[in-house]
Amino acid sequence: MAEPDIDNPLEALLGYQLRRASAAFLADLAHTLDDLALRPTEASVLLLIERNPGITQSDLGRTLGIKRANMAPLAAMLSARALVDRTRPDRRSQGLQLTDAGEALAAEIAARIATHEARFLPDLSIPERSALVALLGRVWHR
Amino acid sequence: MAEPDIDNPLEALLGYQLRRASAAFLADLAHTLDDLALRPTEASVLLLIERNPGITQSDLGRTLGIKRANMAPLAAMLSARALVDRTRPDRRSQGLQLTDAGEALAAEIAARIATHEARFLPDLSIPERSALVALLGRVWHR
DNA sequence: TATTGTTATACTCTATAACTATA
DNA sequence: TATAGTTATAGAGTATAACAATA
Repeated sequence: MAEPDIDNPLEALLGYQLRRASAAFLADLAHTLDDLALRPTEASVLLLIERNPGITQSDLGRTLGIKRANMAPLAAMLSARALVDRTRPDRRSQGLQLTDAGEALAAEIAARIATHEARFLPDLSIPERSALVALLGRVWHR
Repeated sequence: MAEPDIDNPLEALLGYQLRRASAAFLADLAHTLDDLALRPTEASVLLLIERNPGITQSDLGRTLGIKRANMAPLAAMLSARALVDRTRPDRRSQGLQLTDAGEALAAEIAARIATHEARFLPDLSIPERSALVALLGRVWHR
């Protein structure tokens, strides 16, 4: 009763499939991080700082596709929650690194993301999965 | 100067690649539809109505993953712009179909989406592209 | 002059809850 | 009882513009 014979012409479009797949991933990730009081964007920022201690907010934003203006309140909140410390390599820049609490949280995030990813992977071999990831990367790097 | 040696551990994640690729597609599509005063969501609704005249708002929403509550103002606006007509198969349902102006706009949308998609496709053969679309469909259909 | 960080603001899309009218 | 449509509201993410401080 919920699904009559509906013809969806969007199903053949790459953009549509990307959007639906991305939305499904994001919703599942948000649920996965729910009890950590972290949103997907915040989690991604923590993982990037972990691998690049001292990174500035601007470089962080450029790497993840987040504008400076949106990065500012995000970094301020992670700092207020004592997950990141701020140093000043410059007198105009903010170098970010994880606190001990931030490190612990980043480890937990990484573990949860691993199972989250596995939950969504179709029956793909490792090389097939790598090929898919590389292919998607080529789609938007330009 | 904008890209030092930053290590991005997210690049190996399918969810991250999906999100970036999807965002790039969506932004390009929004720009493509800009002068038609249509947002991507509205354009997708028009294309679905075109292929399924008389479809109800609820079925539309179920097919595209848009909640009834968000579908209502969307349909009301398309109706106010005289792009869709509403009939009543039921006394509680709204059957939607395109007006002549809606049909003309749908044709223009379809043409623009075709070039928009082509702009983003990496060097893939037709079967490779189909395989990618099918694979993404399997990711979120569950 | 260009860049960093910041604030304010608006837009798009999504989510929930509550309500009515009808099946 | 369940479903269709509606309204109100909130949240997350993103966008632009403008500003002060610094390089």
